Amino acid sequence: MLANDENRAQLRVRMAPSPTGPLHIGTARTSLYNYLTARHRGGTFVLRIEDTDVARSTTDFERDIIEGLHWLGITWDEGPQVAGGEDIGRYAPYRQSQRLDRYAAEAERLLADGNAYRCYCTSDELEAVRRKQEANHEPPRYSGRCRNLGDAERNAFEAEGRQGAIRFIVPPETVSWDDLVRGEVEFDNALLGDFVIVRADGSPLYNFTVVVDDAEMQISEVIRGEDHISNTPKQIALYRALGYPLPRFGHIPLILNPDRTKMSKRKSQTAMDEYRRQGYLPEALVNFLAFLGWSPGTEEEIFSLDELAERFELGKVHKGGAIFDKDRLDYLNGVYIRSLSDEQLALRLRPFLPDAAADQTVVRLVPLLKERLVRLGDAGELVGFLFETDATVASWYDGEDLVPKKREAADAASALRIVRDELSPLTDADWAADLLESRCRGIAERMGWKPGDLFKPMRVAITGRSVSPPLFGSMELVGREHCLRRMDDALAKLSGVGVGA
RNA sequence: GCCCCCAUCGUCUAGAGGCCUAGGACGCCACCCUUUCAAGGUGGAGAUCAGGGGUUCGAAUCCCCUUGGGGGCACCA
Repeated sequence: MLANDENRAQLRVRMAPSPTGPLHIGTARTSLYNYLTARHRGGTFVLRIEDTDVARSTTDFERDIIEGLHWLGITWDEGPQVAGGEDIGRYAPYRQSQRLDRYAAEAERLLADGNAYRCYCTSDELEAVRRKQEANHEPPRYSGRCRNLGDAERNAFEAEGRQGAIRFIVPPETVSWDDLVRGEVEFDNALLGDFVIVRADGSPLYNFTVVVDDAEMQISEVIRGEDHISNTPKQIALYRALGYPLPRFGHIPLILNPDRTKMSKRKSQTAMDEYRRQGYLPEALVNFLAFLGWSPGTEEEIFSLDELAERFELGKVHKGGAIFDKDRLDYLNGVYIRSLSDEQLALRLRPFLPDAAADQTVVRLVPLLKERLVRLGDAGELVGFLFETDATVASWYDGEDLVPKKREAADAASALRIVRDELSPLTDADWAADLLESRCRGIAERMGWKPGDLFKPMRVAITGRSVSPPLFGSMELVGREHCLRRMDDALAKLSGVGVGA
């Protein structure tokens, strides 16, 4: 008794994703809130895989979910640590597909205690009743037709080959709970029909399995999405019938599409892995997700996972939903990218760059794009010119782009020629940003051009575009030989257009 | 249709009766810096706190109603 009370005093939270799809942004956020709550209060965080829907659950999805959570830096104290792997924790197994015997036993107990019964209605019959109820403006609920079946009728159905699902008898009473984020919530269970807890084929259903597992795993606070509010009264009734102590419930607001509907794959990018592949940093995602529905109450806004764990309080979570604002995520991602050291950034950039980028080059690249990277995945686009072959490069130029505003093509050509000729005697060793810049500024001055006007044709010649990383740093990385050749190509292009040279 | 929940700038939010002529951030617009683009700096537009009633000396903050929005109503989770 004492031991049990001590257990209950211990905070235990859990995340129970079902592997019927890749890790969803919303699942990640709910996981994060559970994780932060556990860490903040020194509790235990449990991961349980709800794979009772055999038809839709796969280990690939389980892997995506587990790896995605790990990638975010979220860890759990109990549960499978690896997809398909061993469980850690004293309430193992943590996959519902491996806990079927427990549900069967509890269902039997409910049946024996008269809290549940077998129902032989077909889905067509059920559907017909539901339609009628809707037409009569009544709440759609099971009629209770099979609740008081006599032995004869039951035998007749079974003889017919009908299997019979198990329905839980919902006591017609008002239930209420003190929600961790919303306060007092009330619901009249008389509005509910007896719901199915075990399918005719013997497989248990969600509302039943969560209760059995949360109770056995001693979960003290159930923190989940707002879309579960209407499941709570059903589950409370089940807790009572089963004689389990009630946990506390906390329903966090939903993450929304821009049109304020529940965030969906159809309208938003919901797969966590997509964000990883685009080059969002887990730190940025975590920071961003934490603030979707919560704030520390100050004006600080950059927080690491550990700092969040220090500050996070479920009681400060909002009740209203929050739109997933991509612009803000992008901003935060930039902040985190810029906060990385050059070495760290180079490391993270590696998988996003073409193979041609040797590790050496990546490190030298970083200073050029650090300030202009929104996502790591944008790096290739930004510095692609470094890895192009000169043959492709030639196709970049169209005479127009090479010419600065208010200048003639002939001017651009002669300017480029001067630059080319003055730079070509430099050795490879001299080919460094500082020297190149001072030389070119000197040329501009002698020509009476604004530096920017001279740099424009050079930029296009070297990088193939009028927007690029800093010119001289880029030239240094491209190297003397290729720079000279690209300027020659540009020159040819300019004359090819037939305007001077 | 039935039930439940929610409601501060376009967005994320601060705000727990007087500190609010409502603060910050993103986005947006200017200007500065500047070799382009970014980044950075400065400034600006942007919310009669959904509307209406109360309670109170005093309400964004408490209560009620209305409106609007969302979620749930499965032998899915």
